[in-house]
Parts: sequence; structure tokens; C-alpha cells
Amino acid sequence: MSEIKVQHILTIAELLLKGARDNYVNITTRELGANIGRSQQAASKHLLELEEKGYISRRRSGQGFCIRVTEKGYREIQELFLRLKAALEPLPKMIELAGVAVAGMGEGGYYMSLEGYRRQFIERLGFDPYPGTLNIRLDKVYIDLKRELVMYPAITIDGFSDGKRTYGWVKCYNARINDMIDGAVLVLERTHHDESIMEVIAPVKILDALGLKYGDRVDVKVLIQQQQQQRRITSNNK
Amino acid sequence: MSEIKVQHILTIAELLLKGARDNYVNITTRELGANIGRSQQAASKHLLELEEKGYISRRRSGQGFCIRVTEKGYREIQELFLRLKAALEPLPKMIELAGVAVAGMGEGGYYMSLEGYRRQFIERLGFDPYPGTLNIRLDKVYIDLKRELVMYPAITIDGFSDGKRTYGWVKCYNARINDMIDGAVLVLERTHHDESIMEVIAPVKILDALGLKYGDRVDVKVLIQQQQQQRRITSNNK
DNA sequence: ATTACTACCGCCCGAGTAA
DNA sequence: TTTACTCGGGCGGTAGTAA
Repeated sequence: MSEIKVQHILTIAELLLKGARDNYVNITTRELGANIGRSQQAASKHLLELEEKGYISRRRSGQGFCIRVTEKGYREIQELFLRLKAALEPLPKMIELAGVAVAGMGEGGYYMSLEGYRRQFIERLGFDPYPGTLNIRLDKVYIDLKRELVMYPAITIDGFSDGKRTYGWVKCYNARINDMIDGAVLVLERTHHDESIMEVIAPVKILDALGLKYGDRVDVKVLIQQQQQQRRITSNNK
Repeated sequence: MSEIKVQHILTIAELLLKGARDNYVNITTRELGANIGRSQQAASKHLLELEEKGYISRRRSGQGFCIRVTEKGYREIQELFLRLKAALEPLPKMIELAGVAVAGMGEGGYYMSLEGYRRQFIERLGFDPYPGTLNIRLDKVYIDLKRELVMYPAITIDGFSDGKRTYGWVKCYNARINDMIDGAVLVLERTHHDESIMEVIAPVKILDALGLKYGDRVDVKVLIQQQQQQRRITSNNK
């Protein structure tokens, strides 16, 4: 869930529109206020709060400020944007991602083979996953797409507890690896990976089945499924 | 400017995500509240307000309600979305629209040839427009694109007053008609047209120059320009 | 001109609860 | 179970104004 306050959405959007993602730009609180339909004072307050949260950074510049949206701020607003996008735009049928196979930390496979998870995988994905996940380091251009992916409806594997500790939920997306193997992309509630790493499971050991080794390129096509199966009163055409 | 309250953004987005654009869907205020990170009471209030504003419509369904987002509500949220989109996504270099030439109401040309406008056209567009606008009735699929267009940076022609009445601003977008004539798409502050109509000007009479008549298809490629030339890495400003 | 503080207050949210 | 009322508190708004 996004941490950004909703009333700050338009403020950051306005800053980005002025080019404040790549550079420090000059904008007065008066102008900003006018553009977001609020007072100068409100704009000033927004900037103070956004700065305190680390969503923007400012530098004095004469009487006013130069403002830049930080990476953190950009992430927040983008998450919100993707949420709207998922709600407003027709579902894409497929999202394609690519990167190179990398050695994991060895934990993914262990966790995913726990009975509490395995049972659900079999039931909801329809296959018994090989006890080990393939980690793919995504090319940079695909990282945004992965973030977008998680906004779409997923097959959810519930978390559970074994009495000693709790295990988080896992979102699964049906996917085809290198156009050959059907498996699933996993998005874990708790992960130690940085976001360029994507975890994939399949009924077989993916690398062996494809004759690949770490460092080889891997292509993943994620199949987005229509969600709501509620009655279609009208058959709409495009 | 959007009239929707910012705190309602996520509420409508959540409804749309549940499929509430095409159908009445069942969703409880408790679930809705949880999904937008608010209480059940807050969700209930949102729905009441959205209903009153005509952004959603509800029907009783057992204990709860069936909810649908109205066209008006969809427009509002889409406008907001496009605003974010313009701020977040890299500028497309070109937007292509198409439709059929239709007879205008004869006013466009009159207004646009007023000296208060003409002077600015010459100065900011670089050409002296033929005193008459070409009206194009856009195909349905392009209407959304036209709405998106106005979110991008435009060449603005200021409004003015002649002492008797005032004339609104005009946004201009450089465009090429049928790949042949360079002109501009106009977006008027005040217009009596419905939104499927797009007005285009050029230095010549477009229909004659292209050998077209009313009812013929016309293709318009709008060239989106990068805005901010403010790469003020150095903070020395005037 | 700026930015942003103080004071005020209206609106939004959540708790409790009725129907 | 629902939805939605009342009420109290606080956040987020504006106006005025200082620096």
C-alpha cells in the first residue's frame, strides 16, 4: 500500500510535469498552488511535508527554491499511477520480461517447498513445483513492468504459521519461460531480494530442462488473467 | 480541472478494478474500506457522496448494494489518470487521430480570424492561418486520445477582451494533416462543440488544398513537443 | 517579489451503534 | 451479517502576516 498522502498526488504530479524528475526546477509555491487548485500556503505545506518524507529535495535559489522529485517520491507516485492504470486500462493479455539467470540465495526453494506452500501451489496453480526457484535478474527496462505486474490480479497463496514462525503470502502469475516451460512468477510478501530479481517456479528444474546455466538470458511471458467472472449483461465489442 | 475529490480517487479505482464499469458489482463497504486503507464508515461515506455527485449508481441487492461507476465518474477518474500519465510517462512524439471532415458552425473561422488571436497565431505558430477552421468528427476510438492530448504541453494563445466581450484562451498543437499540410489542432477554452469534434487550422484552406470535401476521411498527426528547456543544473538565474 | 508561520475552522475519518 | 447515523478529534485547508 502506498504511503503517500492522497492530497500530495497532484503536487508531485505537477512537479514532475515541470520536469522535476531529472533536474532541479524552479517553481514558486504560488504557481504550484494555482496549478493544483489550492492556496499558496497549502502548496508550501505540501512541499514541507514531502521534503520531510524524502519525496522531494530542495535547494535555495535566490528568493525561492529549486525542487527535484527524489527516486523515492517517484516510486510512490508511480505505484499509485499503476493502480489507476490497472483499474482504467483494459487488461493486457501478456507482459513479457527478460533478464539473465542468476544463482539465488538458496532460500527461495527451501521456503517454497514447505508443505504449507506446496499444498496450495498444487491446488491453485495445478502443478507440484520443483523444490527450487529460478532467480532472474531483470534488465533495467523491465523493472518498471514488474512493478506494474503486481497491480494485476494474481493467484494468491496464503501465508501460514508453523507455530515457530509465520510465512508471508505469495502472489503467483502464470507464465511461460523461453516459450517452452509453463510455470509461474512469484511475488513474495517478504523477500530479501532487490526488486530487479524475479523468482520463477515450474514443475521441473527450469535451467536443466532448457539446457541453460547461470548467466544465460531468460525470457518470461506472464499471462494476465481476466478477473471478475460476474455476469456480463452486455457483450461489449471494441 | 477535475471536480472529483482526491480522497475519492482510490475508491473509484477500487470499484473499477472490481469490474464496476461495465456491470453492477457486489462489494461491501467493509471490503471496500479495507482495500483503500480506510474504515468501513469512510467507505460508506465515500459511496454516499459519489452517488450524490452522480459518479456511481447503486441498486439494492439483498443486505448490501450492487454498484456501478457511471460514465461521468469514469470521465473524472480518467482525467486525473491522464494527468498523472502525462507527468509520469515519457512523452510520445506523436499522436495520430482520424475522422471525417464535417461542416462547422461557421463561427470557428470567424473567431480565429479576430486580430487578437491572429496576431498570436502568427507569432507563436509561425503562420498566418486561413480564416476558417476545419472541423473533424473523430472516430470514436480517437476521442479518448484527444482527451489525452490536452494533458500535454501546448502552445497557448491567450484570451483577450475587445471591451464588449472576452474571448477565451486557445491551446494549439502542431499537426500535419493527411501527411501533407502542416497546421495546428486547436483546443478552445470555450466551445459549443461536443468532444468528438476537433478543430484544425493551417495557412491554407485545408479541404481545397487536399482536394477533399465534407464527409471525406482526414488523418491528423499531432506532434508533441518536449516542454521544459529548463536544464538549470546551475542555479544562477536572473 | 519570495516562503512559511500562526490562528482558525471545516471536512474527513474512526468509534460506537442503530436499523 | 449489512449500511449509515452521530459525534468527537484531528488533519488539511485558507487568511493574515512576518521575514
